[in-house]
Amino acid sequence: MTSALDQSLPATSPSGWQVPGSPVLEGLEAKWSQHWQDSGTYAFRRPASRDQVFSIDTPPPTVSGSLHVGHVFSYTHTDLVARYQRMRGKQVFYPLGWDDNGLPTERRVQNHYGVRCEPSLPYDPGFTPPTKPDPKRQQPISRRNFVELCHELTGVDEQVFEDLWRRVGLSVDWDLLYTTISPQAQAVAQRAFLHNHARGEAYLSLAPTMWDVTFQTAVAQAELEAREYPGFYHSINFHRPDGTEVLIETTRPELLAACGALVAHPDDERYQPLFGTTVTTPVFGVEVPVLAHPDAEPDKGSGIAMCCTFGDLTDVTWWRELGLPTRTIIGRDGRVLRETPDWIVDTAAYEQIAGKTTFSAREATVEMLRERGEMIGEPKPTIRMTNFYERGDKPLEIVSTRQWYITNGGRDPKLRAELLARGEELAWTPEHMRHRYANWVAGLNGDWLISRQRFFGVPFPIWYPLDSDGEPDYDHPITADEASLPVDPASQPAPGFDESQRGQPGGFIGDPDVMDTWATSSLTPQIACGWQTDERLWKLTFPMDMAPQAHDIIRTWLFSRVVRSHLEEHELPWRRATISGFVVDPDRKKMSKSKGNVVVPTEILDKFGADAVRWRAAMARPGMDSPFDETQMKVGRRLAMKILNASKFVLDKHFPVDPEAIYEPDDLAMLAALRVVVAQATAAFDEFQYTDALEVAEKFFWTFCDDYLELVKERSYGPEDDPAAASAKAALQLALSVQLRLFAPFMPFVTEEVWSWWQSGSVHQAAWPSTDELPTGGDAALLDDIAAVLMAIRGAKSRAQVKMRAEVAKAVVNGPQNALDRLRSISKDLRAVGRITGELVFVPSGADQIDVEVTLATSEA
RNA sequence: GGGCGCAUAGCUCAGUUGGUUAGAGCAGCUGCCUUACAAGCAGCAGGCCGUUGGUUCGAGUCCGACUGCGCCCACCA
Repeated sequence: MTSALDQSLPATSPSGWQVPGSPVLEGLEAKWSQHWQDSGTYAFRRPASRDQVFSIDTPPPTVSGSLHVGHVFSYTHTDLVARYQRMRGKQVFYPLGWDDNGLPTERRVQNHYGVRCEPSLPYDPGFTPPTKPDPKRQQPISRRNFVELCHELTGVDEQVFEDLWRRVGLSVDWDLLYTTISPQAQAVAQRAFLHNHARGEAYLSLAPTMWDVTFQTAVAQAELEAREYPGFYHSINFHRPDGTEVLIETTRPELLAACGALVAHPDDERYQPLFGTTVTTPVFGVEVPVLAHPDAEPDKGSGIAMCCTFGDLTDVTWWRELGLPTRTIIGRDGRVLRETPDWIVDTAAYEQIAGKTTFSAREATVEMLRERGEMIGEPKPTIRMTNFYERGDKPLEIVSTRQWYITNGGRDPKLRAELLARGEELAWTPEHMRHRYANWVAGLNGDWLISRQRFFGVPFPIWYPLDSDGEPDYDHPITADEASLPVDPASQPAPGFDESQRGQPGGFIGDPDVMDTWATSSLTPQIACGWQTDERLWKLTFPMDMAPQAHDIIRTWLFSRVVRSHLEEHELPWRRATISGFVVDPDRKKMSKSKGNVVVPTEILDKFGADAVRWRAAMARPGMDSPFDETQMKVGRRLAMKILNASKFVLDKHFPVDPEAIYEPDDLAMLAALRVVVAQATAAFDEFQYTDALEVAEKFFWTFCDDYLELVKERSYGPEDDPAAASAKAALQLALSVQLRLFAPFMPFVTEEVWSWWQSGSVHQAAWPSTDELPTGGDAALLDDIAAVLMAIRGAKSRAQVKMRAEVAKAVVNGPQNALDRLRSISKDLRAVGRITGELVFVPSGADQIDVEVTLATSEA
């Protein structure tokens, strides 16, 4: 391992301080992240009471995805607060989890290994994945083999993620690491589900659900994404008994065979005569009623629509409210059912579409319509918005399936009102993000569908008894004993049954589904805080203090945790939600893999270093999107370098001096200004406004370097027994100590490095600076006076294009009397910094600003 | 269509409860090797504060309208 210390010979000062000859940033990350790990710097140590804890519900990253620079920013935002709270003396409960269960992992495994899960296959203990994965011809493997691959790949992915977070310098306690597929997390998810079930909040329902035909699973409202999708309007004729035609328009003619009615608006005079009569569908010859419903829009298409089970959510409404028959023709694989349904009259026509994909079925249906002259004109192209599963690439179908739901207020006004009230009760940073929550909750249109017809996830702790015919009794599910969790109903028999009774009449079957990953991650506070397993920890950490996340998951993760906690604990899971913005590309578009505008974090970390990247992250205020710009990273790196070099100056060749030695007016003035900075930074952090804390510290630091440090440089070089030199040294050391601690949350590596030169212990366990540490009695205004004088002298030299060391023959300082009095008291330092060899006079003027007439010693320019 | 946010220097952003001449960093320009730092330092220049009405002695700031941009939601006949 290389480190800054190894790269140059340390100079040992009279104090024993170890200041390197030429400090560098390279190597600090590896050195200190290892050191922190070895020393348990960020370990949570249980204190006596809740008020000594600051607990954070860190988002568990989806390990099957990739981390981009936006993640680095938002996780840094959390770490800034964590580090601040730790320095304020809190025991920071800062766990991190990996969200490794669920469909995203399965999808990654499928693509990575070129396999797919085929539950009917037997386990192959000697299975090895294909050497050359062919994503188009995925090899079918057993469920157990598939799950093994999921574990294998997430293990690899998680190591990559951990390495990145260590490199960024997150001060998480890695001993608290959890994963959402772990037995512990599964037990929590199953236990919480059983509680919901016992209270009637979790229920099984056979209903139309949004269905992804690629992944062959139901998906929840929160996972939907509306996208533009090209389609065609088709005008087709239905027929009244007397042969007259009724024209409808549809973008989904392939669903003609699933048509159960025509629907028009009750006030639509064109169709009022038809209400209560029947018409016959073209091609399939099915007699369907013409009905009225207020959701029909007279100006859409021909004003009368065919209602199919199911083309869209409006169809579901009509089907439910008009009591229409369920005429399903699309199967779970997205293909038209092979068996001809009993309502079809022209069975030969149905055979033309049976087994086809929706796309092929559409072509076949249109062809038949054409042949029979029932298509009017050509299909007209249109772009419509269609619901997709956010990770899928085919439009969702609506299929009637039996699924588990958890109540979330989507169908219960009372619960909805309670959950809206929770949103009001929660503190939000930034404040306006509470609207997004309220907006989402108010717009829910159904309960939370948590079951997925997938394999890598938490199984439902549920079995169903089989009757004497071997049919499952879904109305009387058998629940697992809480003491037995986690359970797998696929391999463990139901309580009171023997494994031999599985699938037998009078026996049982296990629930085949798994919970969606959000159903588990909605319980991260419960998983992390030891819910019902570690009561002491639970009391110390829950409700948590802070829930950080980016604004895109307010509707999912944030809301779902509120639901679970509200149902289980009747309180919020945390006191405050903090929301980070996105890193967007320079055109302010969201970064996404498909757009190819994603910035890989390791590249910028390599290029600028973690402290610089963190600095840039800290400059993005809560909730604010910020465009990615490499030039900004350079500024952070410059600050890190400056901290290194300024610290070297303060500590090099100097000996430690007690703060009692500080008496010079400019030393006291600088510290008085720093007092204000400390107060401001503290107030800002208390409000979670880390950017403001950084800005005041940074602004002061540059003034400290450019003005104060230059001003006292010469004096500080004085001999050990010179009180004036001692005053400067003590002030420099005190100011450095305070500033290193102000910067520690932002730049953990460089501040720790410098701290190690002259202090014992970690700066990250040091106390956050207090105004009490800084002497009173200084006049901060003097610092501004000094800046004005320096600016005038430097300006004169710059205009004359001479070096800054050029001597000044005469300087006349004009200004208000009180400022002149202050400046007179530090004449010696002023002469030194300005190289004033001749006269330095102070002349009171009426102006309230300081002005200096400068006469340079030589005038060769 | 509903909600939220944003609009200030070429770029990224500050601008407290309304109060002198609107600030910073980056980029640009002019200089300077200065014993912590040339990956540095000093200086200079750069603005109809989106448009438009109002409130006020006074508006970047408060109110209304408009325009543009972004995000979330809704939108499948």
